Formats: sequence, C-alpha cells, structure tokens
Amino acid sequence: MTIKDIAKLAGVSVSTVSRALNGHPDIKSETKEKIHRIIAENNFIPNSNAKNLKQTAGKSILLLIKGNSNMFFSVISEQIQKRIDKTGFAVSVHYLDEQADEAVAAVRLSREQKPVGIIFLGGNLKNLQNSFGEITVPCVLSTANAKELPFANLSSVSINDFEAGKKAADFLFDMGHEKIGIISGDIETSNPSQLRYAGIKESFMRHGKNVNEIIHEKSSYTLNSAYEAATALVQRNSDITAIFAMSDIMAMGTIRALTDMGKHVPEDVSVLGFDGIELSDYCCPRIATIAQPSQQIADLSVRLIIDMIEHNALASHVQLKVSYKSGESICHI
Amino acid sequence: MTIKDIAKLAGVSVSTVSRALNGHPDIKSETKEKIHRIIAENNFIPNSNAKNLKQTAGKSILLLIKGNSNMFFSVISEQIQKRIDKTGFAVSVHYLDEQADEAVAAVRLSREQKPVGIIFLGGNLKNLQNSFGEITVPCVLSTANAKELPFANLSSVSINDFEAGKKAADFLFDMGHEKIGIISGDIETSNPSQLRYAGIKESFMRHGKNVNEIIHEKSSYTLNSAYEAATALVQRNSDITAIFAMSDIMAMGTIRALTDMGKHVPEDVSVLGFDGIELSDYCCPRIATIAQPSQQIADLSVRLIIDMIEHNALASHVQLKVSYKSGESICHI
DNA sequence: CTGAAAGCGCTTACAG
DNA sequence: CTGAAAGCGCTTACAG
Repeated sequence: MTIKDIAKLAGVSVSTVSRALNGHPDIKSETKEKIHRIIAENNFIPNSNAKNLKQTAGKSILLLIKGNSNMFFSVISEQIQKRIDKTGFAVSVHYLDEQADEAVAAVRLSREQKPVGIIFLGGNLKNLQNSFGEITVPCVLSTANAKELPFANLSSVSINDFEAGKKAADFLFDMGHEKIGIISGDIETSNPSQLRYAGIKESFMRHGKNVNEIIHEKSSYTLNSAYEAATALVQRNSDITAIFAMSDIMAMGTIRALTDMGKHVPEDVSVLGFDGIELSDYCCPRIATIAQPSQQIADLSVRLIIDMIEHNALASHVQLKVSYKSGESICHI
Repeated sequence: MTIKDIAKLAGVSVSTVSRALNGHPDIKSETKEKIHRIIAENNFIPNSNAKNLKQTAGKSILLLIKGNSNMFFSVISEQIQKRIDKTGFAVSVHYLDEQADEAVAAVRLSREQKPVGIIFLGGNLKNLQNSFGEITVPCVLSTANAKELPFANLSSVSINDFEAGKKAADFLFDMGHEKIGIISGDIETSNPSQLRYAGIKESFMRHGKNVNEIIHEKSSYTLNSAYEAATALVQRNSDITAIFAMSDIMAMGTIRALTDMGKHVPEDVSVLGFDGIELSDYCCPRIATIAQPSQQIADLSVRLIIDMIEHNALASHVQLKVSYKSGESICHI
C-alpha cells in the first residue's frame, strides 16, 4: 500500500494525498478529512525512505546518544525528548556504541534525514574535530565543552569538570580525610576524566600534598572494572580513609569491593560518587555524590538548539555547576 | 556527494559503482579496487534511503528492543548482536518505548528496510496478535511465549514463567518462611507477571495456604515504585519474614525500603529477586535471585531465526528453565 | 565484465 | 484548492 493506492481510493491525485499527509495549508478540509479517514481505515504508513529521499528539509531534531547503558544519559535523554516535544519539533533518537564515531554517524544521518538540528548526548571532541565540518545545521554538544572547537554552528552545555573534580577532593579534605584514593576514568581518552583529575590535583596541591603521590587507579565506567580497581587500590594502600569515584556506578563497585575486604563504609572508608543518578539513592549505604544538574543540562540543550534553529542565535558554550548531594557513604574522620 | 559523483571520478557507470558497493561478483577486481579507493578518499557513504527504497530485499536482521533502560534486555541484546555478527548478517537495532506497539513498528520497519528476519526483544502478545499478520519474514519473540499465537513465521524463546514463579515461592517456603510477601508487576497487562503470579499461587496452594490471602503489592519495574510498594506492604504486614520481588531492580528498591523501616536484610526479612542482572551482585547485601538464562536466550533466538531464514525451518517455541542464584539477601528462618 | 534505462514511493515547484 | 510531471539517490533486470 502506497500513497498511490490511497489517492485512487480517495479519488484524488498523489499530490493531494501528500498535502493531507504533511498538513499543508492549501487543501479543502473536506478532502483532507476524507483522505485521513481512508489512511486510518487502511492502516497506511508512508514510507519514510521515500519521504526522506525527496524532502529537502525535514522537521525533526536528531538526538544522538552515545552509550545505551549509561544511566546518567537515560535521564537527560528522557528530559530532552519531553522538552523538544513541547516545541512542536519531532525527535529522532539514535543510540550509538560507546566506541562509535558520533561525528561520522551525524554526517550520514544528516544527509539521510535532513534534520533541522542535532543534539549530541555525549561525544568525543576529537571525533567532532575530524568530521563535524560537513554538518551545517545547528548542533548542541551536551555533556562536554566544545568551546575550543572551531565550529560556528556548534553550541555546548556541560559542567565544569575541573571545578567538579576540585570540589570533590576539597570536600573530602574538609571532612578531615588525608589519605584519599581516586578511582578515575581513562585520563588519556576521556576528556571529562582528564579535567576532573586536573581539578583533583589542584585541590591536593592547595592542601599541601605532593601531586605525584596521588593514590589513583584507572577504571572503565562499569561496576566490575571499578570493583577491581578499588580492590587493587586498597590492597596497596590499606591506610586509606576515603575514595572518590568518578561515577556513581564506580562508587557502587567500590563500596562492594570495600565490603568484601572487610572494610565498613563509611566508618572505615568514606566513598564519594559522581553524577547523582537515581540508583545511588537506593544503594545501602546511600551514595553521597557530586550531582550533575541533569534537568538544567536537558533544559539548556533544548533551549540553545531552538534558539539557533528559530532565531539564528550564535553558538554559545554554557558551563554549569555541580552540587554536593549527601548520602550515607561518607563521614568525618 | 552521490554514487554519480563517484562514477564520474572513477570513469565508470553508476551501475558499476553500485556493484562495487554491494560486493557483486561480476566486476573486475581492478575496477572494484579503484572504486573503493575513490570512495575511501572522499569519505563517501551511500544514502540508505535510496538503497532501502529500491532494494527488493535487504540483508539485515532487525532487532527491536522494547524499553531502553531495561538492564536485563541490554545484556541479551549485546549477546544477540555478537552472535548475529558471526553469521555474516547485518543487524539493525531499534529501541522502542515501553508503551510502544512493537508490532506496528515492525510492520513499518519491515516495509522500509526489508529485513530478512526480525527478533523482538520483549513484546506484548496482544500487539502481535493485532498487527503481526502483515509480516511475512521469519521472526523470533524473545522473552515471551508465542505458542498460542496463530503465526507460522513466528518462533519464540522464553522462560517458563509459571514454573519460575512457583520455584521462587517454593524456595522461600523451603527456607522455612511462612509469611511471604510478593512485589509483582502489573498482572493485568504484563504477561510474564501474570504467569509468575499464577506459579506463586500454585506454590502457596501446595503449601496449604489460602490463595486469596497472599500478601501482594503491585509495582512497576522501577526502583522507586518497588520502594513504595514494599513500604506499603510491610506497613500493613509487619510480621512478614520474606519478600519475593519480580525483578532485581524491584528487589533493590525493596531492600532499601526495608532498611529505611529499620528491618535488617536478611536477618529480619529475606528478599529474593528475579532476572540475575549484574547489578544484583554489587548490592549490599548481594541479592539472591531467580536467574534467567540470558546467554541461552540470546543463543537460541539467533539460532532459531537463522534456521528459519536459511533452511526454511518451521516456527518453534522453546521454553527454558531458570536457576537459583545464591546471595546474601536470604536466610533460613 | 560493463552501461543505459526503468523505477522504488514519496515531495515539490509549476500550472491551472 | 488540485493535478501532472520531474526528480531525490540508489538497485536491478536487460542488453551487449
């Protein structure tokens, strides 16, 4: 069943069916209703390949999400979709692998779907650097800062990862901890991890510590990787009294590792997480964490892209503040 | 940049470029290499709208995943993709909302992408009942039993939810518990929840209990809904000694609720989960659970669909057994 | 092994 | 307000 069949059934031309389908203004409401009735009766769904192939400009905003099991992204993505819905634009959501090149994917989808804008939820600055150039529609990078990238159509919304890392370490020092361990992401490849680590260093320096002696273990952003990293870290440094993990998931793995080593959290070792996902509130103990303002990130991402699409607003780069969210995994020393 | 530009650059016709692109056999390897070189040099990516529109049959298997924050599905989906990769077919993954109609989505995608087969990860029998008829390629429903559905091209792989529910309750009775509470999914709308609950009833009957008095609270498959359900359940039945939650996520919410009410798990109340997701192993206490054989589900789903695609195998309906996975959230009374 | 031509199912000026 | 015709970027018989 194609638009042609519908046209025949309705006794009109395909052009008219197309008009009805796309809410074109100049069509008699009578005709329009009849066509819609026939479409409904036949459960007709237009072929989006043909539509996209021909259409010079679509009406939807692309949402590219990197990593489909990232709980922090799920929350933001949901919020972004709700907010876009309210603007009247359609949303087209695509999940990419953690390792995928989001810029290459964006170029392809851009040509195929002709979106009016793209929001990247998560993204690697290097990938964008390499391939973003071909994209001409307004875009927003959520969760990383694109200020240094030379693209006039790319805004960004992110937290200040340097300040956030510094805040985390400062907080643990303020609680009286001196022997602090860090479970970090891969500092070589992950931009936020790198910045947070730099912030941690800054805090250590200001507290009179030797930066080269920071107790630190690298981990991927998963439960079992963090579990192993924490185990190794504590085995080598049994006098540690606090650990900062760069995500709540890592913090959860860390707490389980500590528990398995006979250490009580927080009495023996305090644990501080990062992100502020819902899950951290259901752990035992509840995880104290540096919370990202996910609502604000979603809100601003949508606002920026709409401003660019509708009012030709210039690209801008917003950095948001994190906040400390208390929990049961931390105590004074 | 289109196939036409590539043709011009290579000094051949578009037909020849298309042949190179699709690994067609009758093309001089020299020509083929030249075309591929030019494609690579120009970062050319063919437009899949045009490809899908024209192509009479694609080469990929569609994987439709219902619910994008379902941790149990993530694991299976990953496995399915790996296994399909090995067969040489391509995979096209699509995430659907929990509330979306997967059958309608499948009909649309079927027409647009012309897949050789479809795997449904999660799905509602009613939706399939209503709209699956239009689909003609081999399909597998993973995670629910399609035996009663009248479709010759639809296989299914699922656990025996009735037996699983019975096993869960039996297990708690065997541990000496008499006052057992149930945190269930919505029995009206969720097929597995309904079957598991029927199994629980069977177990209660066999243990001489009055089935109408089963202590039972409905919940959605989320942390906070389970938290509330467990709180209500315990408030009304403070003498309860064990709770069976129909998912590990629900079990986690339940444990947190119990803890907040001053009950120790498992000393005061034992908690049994369901699914066997990785997360349950990182909770404190580790959650004892009825584990679904996710590897087997993935394995069989792919094997069944390949058999149907390549050897015209008839549809079959496999039911797998669950297994008990021990944890720290359960003890004898 | 290669090319010219038709056509997939839509949208979009253009004409009326 | 409506229709006829061109064309989006590919694939696929058909012919050579």
